Amino acid sequence: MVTRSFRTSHSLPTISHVAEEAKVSRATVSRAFSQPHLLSRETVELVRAVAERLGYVPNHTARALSTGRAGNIALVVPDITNAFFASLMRGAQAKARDQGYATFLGDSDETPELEDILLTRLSAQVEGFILVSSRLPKERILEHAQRRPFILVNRDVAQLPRLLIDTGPSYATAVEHLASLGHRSIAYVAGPILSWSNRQRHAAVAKTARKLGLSLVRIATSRPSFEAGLACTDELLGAGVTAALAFDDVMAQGIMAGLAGRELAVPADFSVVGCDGVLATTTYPPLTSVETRCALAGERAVELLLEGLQGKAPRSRSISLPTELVIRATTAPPGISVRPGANVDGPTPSRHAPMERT
Amino acid sequence: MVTRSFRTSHSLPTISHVAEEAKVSRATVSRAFSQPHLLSRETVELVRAVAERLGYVPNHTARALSTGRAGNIALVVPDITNAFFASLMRGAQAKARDQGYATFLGDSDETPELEDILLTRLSAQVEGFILVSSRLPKERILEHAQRRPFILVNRDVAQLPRLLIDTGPSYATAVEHLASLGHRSIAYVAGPILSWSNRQRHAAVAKTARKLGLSLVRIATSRPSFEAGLACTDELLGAGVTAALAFDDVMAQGIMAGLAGRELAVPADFSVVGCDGVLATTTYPPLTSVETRCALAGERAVELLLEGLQGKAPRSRSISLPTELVIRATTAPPGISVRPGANVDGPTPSRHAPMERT
DNA sequence: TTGTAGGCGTTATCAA
DNA sequence: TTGATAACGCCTACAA
Repeated sequence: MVTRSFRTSHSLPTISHVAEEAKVSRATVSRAFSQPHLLSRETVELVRAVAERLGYVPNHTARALSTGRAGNIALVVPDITNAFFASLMRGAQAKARDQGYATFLGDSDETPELEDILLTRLSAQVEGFILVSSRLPKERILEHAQRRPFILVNRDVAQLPRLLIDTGPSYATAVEHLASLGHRSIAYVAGPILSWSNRQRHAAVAKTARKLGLSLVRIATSRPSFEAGLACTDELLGAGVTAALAFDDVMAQGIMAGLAGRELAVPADFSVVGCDGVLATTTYPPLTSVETRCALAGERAVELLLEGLQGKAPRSRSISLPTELVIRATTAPPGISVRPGANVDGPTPSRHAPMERT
Repeated sequence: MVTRSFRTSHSLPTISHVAEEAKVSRATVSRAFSQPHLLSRETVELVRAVAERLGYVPNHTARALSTGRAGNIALVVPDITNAFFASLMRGAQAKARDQGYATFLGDSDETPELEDILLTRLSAQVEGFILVSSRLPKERILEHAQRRPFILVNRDVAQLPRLLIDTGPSYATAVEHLASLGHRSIAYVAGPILSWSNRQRHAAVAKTARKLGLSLVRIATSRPSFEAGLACTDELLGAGVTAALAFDDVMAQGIMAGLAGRELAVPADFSVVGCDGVLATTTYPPLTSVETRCALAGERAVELLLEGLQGKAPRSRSISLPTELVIRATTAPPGISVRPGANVDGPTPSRHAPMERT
């Protein structure tokens, strides 16, 4: 036998085979599956029996081409491995499946270029897009949105329906929380510059810090990753602050690891706040974090998209999802004052300093 | 203006539009994209320029109907939010995209039922499947595999091509490592009972423990999650062991949190070993773990699938991916002996005991 | 209630 | 090198 790849391709039975065998027209076979109420009970049963015997299943691709409805949606995110996006995708995919839709997955690797390729490539097979934390310029998003319905998540383009996870107020609360603990000098460890969420969070922190008379340092990073959080620890300590608000939980975790590696205890020596709530309970000590219910956001986004697809009620163009600061165990009054330049000579993970709580 | 759902004006330009605009036939436009070498350089450039201007992209659904090739694959995993699967998906999706394939995403939520639904639903629009850590019975997998090509990951069904991440030897090494440190009584914290990986790991641990004369306790859990790891801490401590090999990093992290909450230091009081290497560097202290290069596994799986699809060389039916035990900072000689029943009265996360190394 | 005929967007075959 | 034309499998007016 010649090895011919495993495409043991047997041509599947088509609507014509069934029609011939059942001695009805192809239209009747079609109706027996898509509009059975238009047919007599007997005909439906006959056709289905024949189809069953022949092993016929309606061809989804052909149906999609004919009706224009693919029964698919696409979910495009900057990074699947980020727990926030993973949770969101999980919620979205489950909801879509419940509604009979299949979901394409797109990981843009945080780059606008790949995002653009994915959006283009997928547009013909998909009824609509859920575009999460897009790094694309507004104009380009609008161009894509001209081709297919879009729901934006965490990106604020006035012309398009969007779901905005409103972390601003919670970041403001977090700053107030730190201030009330006695912190006077804090840092915001920034996320991607192209991220709407990052701008919102930074703005909220800056405004509140100003209001309360706190000094604020902004620390730039390459990418919202554990490594980036870890890598900015020196800069953080050098800045002479006593607390950091990170762009997200992943970075917060990196910062905590960096601090631990420098024998600094959290929260006794340094306070840390994260965002998303995806990792918050898995760190030790548990992370004080802005909770976002990201899985729910994924579900809501799918609901919005499918409602629009089915031409339901006029949906609101911008939906805001509230968040909440959950205070766990990484924030406390500034303890040992961190002197600029101290303890910044690299990781020494041999010993974990004891940490006190309140 | 009446709000009529946003389906309005979302019709994409077709091959005919481009043909008309470029004053060539539709066949020529088609060739400009699929068989450019059959056309003159000028024609190709002209057509592509016009297409670009009009925003034309070949419709994959129509192409699929005509050629029988959908240009899509599906990736089905038990849990997107598990970092191991997320990394694997990331690698797979990127590779598929590079090869011009789009990827459907399926999350089975660790249940055979949902897995079955996804496989059925997706089969019509997909050229092949990558099924990761399937929880489905062998017979059912084979039925699905009759319709479409399958690549199995971490599931050993003799009739199907499969990619097996070979963690057995590394788990054996891990047990030897613990034994050499002086541990005499260890635990294996198990993963899903339907998981091939779990069986492989448990078998390797059991065999090696027996060989070295170590006493081994197997601890069952509900699901490979942080919470499950956390929840089994009491049982772990009650078992009187001095070290635990967890099914994966996520559970190991849960165990570490549980230990920390009971004022036990890792590795001074208790040693922990994980698996996957996805979280290993993000814990504190860094986790000793069996590294799996999961992103690479995703890429390899896609390569295998696409090779089969294109009828290339007869691929080997079973490919084994080696792993490696990476010793970091969570394993040390058994320090304070853990007395059964001690320190098991719930979390008291107020203080993190200092930990020693070596 | 059922059949006829045309179309969905592409590719493949055969000519030119 | 390019152009007609016929599939691909299904859906859906329109007719009967």
